[in-house]
Amino acid sequence: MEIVARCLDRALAGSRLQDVRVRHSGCLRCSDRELGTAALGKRVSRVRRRAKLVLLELEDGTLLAFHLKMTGRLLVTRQEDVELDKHTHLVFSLPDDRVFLFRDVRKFGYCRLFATRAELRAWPFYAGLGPEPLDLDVTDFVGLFRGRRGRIKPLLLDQTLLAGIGNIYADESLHLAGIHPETPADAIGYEGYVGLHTGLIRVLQQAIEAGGSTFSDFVDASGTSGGFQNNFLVYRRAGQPCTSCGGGLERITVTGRSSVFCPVCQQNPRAEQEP
DNA sequence: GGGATTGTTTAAAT
DNA sequence: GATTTAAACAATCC
Repeated sequence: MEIVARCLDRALAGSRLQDVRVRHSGCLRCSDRELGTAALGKRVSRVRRRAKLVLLELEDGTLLAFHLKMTGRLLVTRQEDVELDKHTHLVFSLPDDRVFLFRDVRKFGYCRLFATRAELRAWPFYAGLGPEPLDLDVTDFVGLFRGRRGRIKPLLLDQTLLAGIGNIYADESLHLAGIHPETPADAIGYEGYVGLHTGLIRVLQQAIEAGGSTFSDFVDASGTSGGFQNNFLVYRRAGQPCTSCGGGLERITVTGRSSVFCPVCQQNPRAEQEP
């Protein structure tokens, strides 16, 4: 999402939204008319990211919040290059014969409209988001997990605790830190959290430098794939050798989420207690 | 046609 | 009430 937002900011900042075609209103959390009235004729002042949301800020303070979920894409392209398939749900016309598209094969994604920043902040989901991982120092990071008894993997994915971490970066950071995904949060010592904090920041920064992670759908606003999938240590690598020890990576399900880890490098303290 | 896919919400359990 | 876990949901692909 960071890559999408940066790329969109370059492409859209200063451009006026001239027209919009709503081809699938189900992706809107407002009426077609409301979107048109609120957005058309206004310039995009900037595009930024918060958690996994891409936020389009218009010149008068109006905001469009996009959640892309699994397969959503936001693209800016030339009018003549547009192929209007059945998955293209929103089409904004821009100056210079360009268009801004929202496309989503599985229709899990959505676009939500806010008149002001205060209205955005009043949205329960937004209000409940935890801090951005890259903004936290080690002390604050450790503090998040103090007194928690749940397993570490679902806690990492909990957007109200820590914002913006998905399945990829949860698994990758746990591997870098040598922590089993089912380890209870209160069984991880201070050094463990230092390693997890370091690993998480490293994996996020490297993924951003590589232009994001593409294994099926992800592309940035210009349609370019990411490169970080070539650096995956565990994600989607079940059965393949661990890059550290050479052993086979295993896949388990933790609270309904697929989790890949190395049983040698990431041992579960709970399992060790068995006789 | 069942299972996998993901992020989030809701409900139930502790 | 807070925390944790399970289940449900969205739609599509293989």
